[in-house]
Amino acid sequence: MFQQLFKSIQEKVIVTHEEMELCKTFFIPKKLRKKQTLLQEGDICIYNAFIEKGILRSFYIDEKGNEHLVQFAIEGWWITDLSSFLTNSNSIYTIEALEDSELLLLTTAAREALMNQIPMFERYQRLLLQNAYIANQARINSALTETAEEKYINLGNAYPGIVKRVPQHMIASYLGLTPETLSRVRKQISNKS
Amino acid sequence: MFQQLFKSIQEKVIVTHEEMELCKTFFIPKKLRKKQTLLQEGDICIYNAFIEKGILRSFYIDEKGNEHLVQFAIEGWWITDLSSFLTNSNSIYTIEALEDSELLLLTTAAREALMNQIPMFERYQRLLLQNAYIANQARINSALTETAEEKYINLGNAYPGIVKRVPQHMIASYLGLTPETLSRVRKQISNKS
DNA sequence: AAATTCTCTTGATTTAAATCAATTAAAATT
DNA sequence: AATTTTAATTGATTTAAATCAAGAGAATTT
Repeated sequence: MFQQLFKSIQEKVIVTHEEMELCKTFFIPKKLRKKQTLLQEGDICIYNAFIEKGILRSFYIDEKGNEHLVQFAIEGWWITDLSSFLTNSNSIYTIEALEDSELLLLTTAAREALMNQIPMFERYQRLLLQNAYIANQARINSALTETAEEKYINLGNAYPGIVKRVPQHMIASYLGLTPETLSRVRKQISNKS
Repeated sequence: MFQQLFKSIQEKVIVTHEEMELCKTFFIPKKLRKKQTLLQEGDICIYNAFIEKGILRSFYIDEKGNEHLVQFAIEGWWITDLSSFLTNSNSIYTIEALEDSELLLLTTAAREALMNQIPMFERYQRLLLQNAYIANQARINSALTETAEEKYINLGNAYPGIVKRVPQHMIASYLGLTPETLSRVRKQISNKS
């Protein structure tokens, strides 16, 4: 159950065997079936979720009723609504499993306690955030400057696993494109080669 | 010289007077005149800069020669190329002062040492990153889903200080718009009221 | 103060992507 | 297996923003 999490931690910081065992006690294992949700829009996000197995997405519905895909997350990644989680505010996002998934959940309190008891866990969290920050910066640049075709090709290169695993209209939504546009972009690409 | 920095730290974590004094010794004060750069594209970003006074921007030039504004930063904010800073890679960004500015610089080594000697500084850094992550998430949503007019109005509401202080074509670049489009958007808004 | 450079505005035209609409294809449910 | 639902494709049309082009207004520099 904890393989992916331990791997993720050990890639970033050095922790003792005892710390790892202690660490386990803070997490709540949880299985989600496809289409089940971890967080409903309007609720307060009380969990930081690590994905041992499966794939999830977070999304929101705007005033006009359009759905916007905010994040995908697969094995070895974390997912939450950080804003809601940290400030106890009502989330505008829904977090949903796209396949049957196995999660390890960390409540706000458990996360705080873990960071206080194992300083290396705070470092681990900071390093994760640094990487997420860099990835988001790249996504901003992509969203502001690239054409539809460039966005799709670059996403495929950066995260081939996700593009293959997820319905096409969700990829379109993640890139800020309509499903029709993405369909045409894909056709154009395949005609070129 | 350290007023803004101390204010920023004390807003986020609790530190002793001694820790604050120790903290000072890790920073290198630096003044930049308008148009001078802290980082040149192609160089390795060796500083994490805190802004005591002034305003800076980071930007890059794409293959087609177009300039893209990545970030603004004013008093009380940090600026760096995190990717270059953390991985010692060559930066694609240039960081430049838009007004005469006063900075406090932290090298990679000084930052590591500071985090090891004052654990609350690591927490401070993590909290900064959390906020930056949330802000970037909002910027992604804006870039992917909002019209030019919405982008401009929302930026003005979120950061009135920046919109007033900076040339209009830089705001346009930050929002991923051409200067012509922003000019027309502003005209439309003023015609409405 | 004059000259130069930089910044913003306005108009005409083009273009990439969205929208609207219909059909086919695939997946899920009964 | 048949039916229903969901997803993807294709075509016609519209639209928001980009591009091209020129001129006006500010701000720096000499």
